[in-house]
Amino acid sequence: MELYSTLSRTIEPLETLHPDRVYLFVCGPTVYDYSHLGHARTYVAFDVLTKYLRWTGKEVFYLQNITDVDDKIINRAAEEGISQPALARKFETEYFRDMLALGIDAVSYYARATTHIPEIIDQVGRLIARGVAYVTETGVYFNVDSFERNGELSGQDGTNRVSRVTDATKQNPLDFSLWKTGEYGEYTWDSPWGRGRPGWHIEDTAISEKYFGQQYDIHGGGLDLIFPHHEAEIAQMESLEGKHPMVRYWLHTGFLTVKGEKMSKSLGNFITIRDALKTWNKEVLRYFILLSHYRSPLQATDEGLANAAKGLGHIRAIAGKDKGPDEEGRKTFIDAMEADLNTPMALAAIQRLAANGDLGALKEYGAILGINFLQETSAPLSVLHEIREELRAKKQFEVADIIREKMVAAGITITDQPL
RNA sequence: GCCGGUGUGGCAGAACGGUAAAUGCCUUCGCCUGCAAAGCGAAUGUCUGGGGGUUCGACUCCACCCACCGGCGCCA
Repeated sequence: MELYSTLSRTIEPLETLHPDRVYLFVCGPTVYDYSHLGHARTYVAFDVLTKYLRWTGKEVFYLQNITDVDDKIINRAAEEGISQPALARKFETEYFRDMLALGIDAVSYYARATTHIPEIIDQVGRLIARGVAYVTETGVYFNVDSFERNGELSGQDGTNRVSRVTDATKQNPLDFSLWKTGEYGEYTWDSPWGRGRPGWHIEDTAISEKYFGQQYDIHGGGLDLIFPHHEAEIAQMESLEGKHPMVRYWLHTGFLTVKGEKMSKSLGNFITIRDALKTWNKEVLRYFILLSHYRSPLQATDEGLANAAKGLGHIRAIAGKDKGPDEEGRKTFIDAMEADLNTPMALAAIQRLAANGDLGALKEYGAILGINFLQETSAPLSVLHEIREELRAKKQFEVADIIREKMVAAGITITDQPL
């Protein structure tokens, strides 16, 4: 398989550190609010990547962190008058619920920041011992000047920037926080540098080091994390013992946009996953997301979702009886997936497989994409269909048409047989 | 300002430098149908943001320009 890595800005063949095993880390959510379709886009992409790799026989350890200690959580908990842990647990649960509702179930292990405080403190301590981090009255900071490869991921070397996070005790305004001393409510811990809480970037490297070691295969996340978050992760991890590269494949998903703008909480143009699921089922949402390449921007519109729903319905409608394997169609699908997870092309192959009646492939590949391409029938619906057919046979069209109207309104596809 | 990304038919969105630029939706016509829908068949439609370069040949490579989007130290 080939993947585009932000680090090299090229498509490279996937060569893992251990043959047949893939260590994948994806930045998880900050659990202070409901997740929206932008998050869905990213997590569907990595869900499919993982399922595909597993389908090819790889053993994938997919690790995802849960950021449950953060300014937003502190502020939101204060606003709502509940404890930080209570808020974090609530939205963590909601996150899992949304993910499962979207059929995202490939993650091997979720790791909370707050349950890895010892690992975080240990890593910060080692960075200080290394001489790349220093202690001030306000906390512990990473000295970006100590890291010669600073900026290699984002192409930004820092010379033209000014940090928005001002702290008089920092040696360089661009130095970032590893530990913030102070009292932050429930989420405050003792450390060799005083009571406080972790900085943002350190949880990921502490967690990934614990489960993967200092080097692993793939790190994923949204495009917006490249700088500064992933840049900081590289600096932290590679400064521990100088192992380079921390990860070879940096995968970043493109933004879901609304009227050309990034969907985000701050712009207020977001649609939560659960709201979207009120109108569209999970398979339509997945189909819609996979209809574009994971690195491309994707426009979220009702029209686009409606098209996806129709397209998926079309596949299901034409996939009639099994006509055996369509080798060419299968090859097209696999080639597409191999080529940097080209799901739009893979779905074109699915169209073809459906048209050619390769139901085996539809079922198998549908499991990878998390979409059932075969027509679903349930007992109640079958009964309803039978009743309608009987009415039509007796030429009682008025009643039959009322049933049809109601079914269509409920989003149920009906297919009449000629009388 | 610096860095990064995107720009393909009405819409969404693909294309190892090489036959007619996938696929789906939409539109039109025909078949089918109790009437529709679905399905089937057919048709219209882009010469790929712009003007250059490299090449026998470029959506695809190079430089530049334009437009839009994003990041710039706690956004997936």
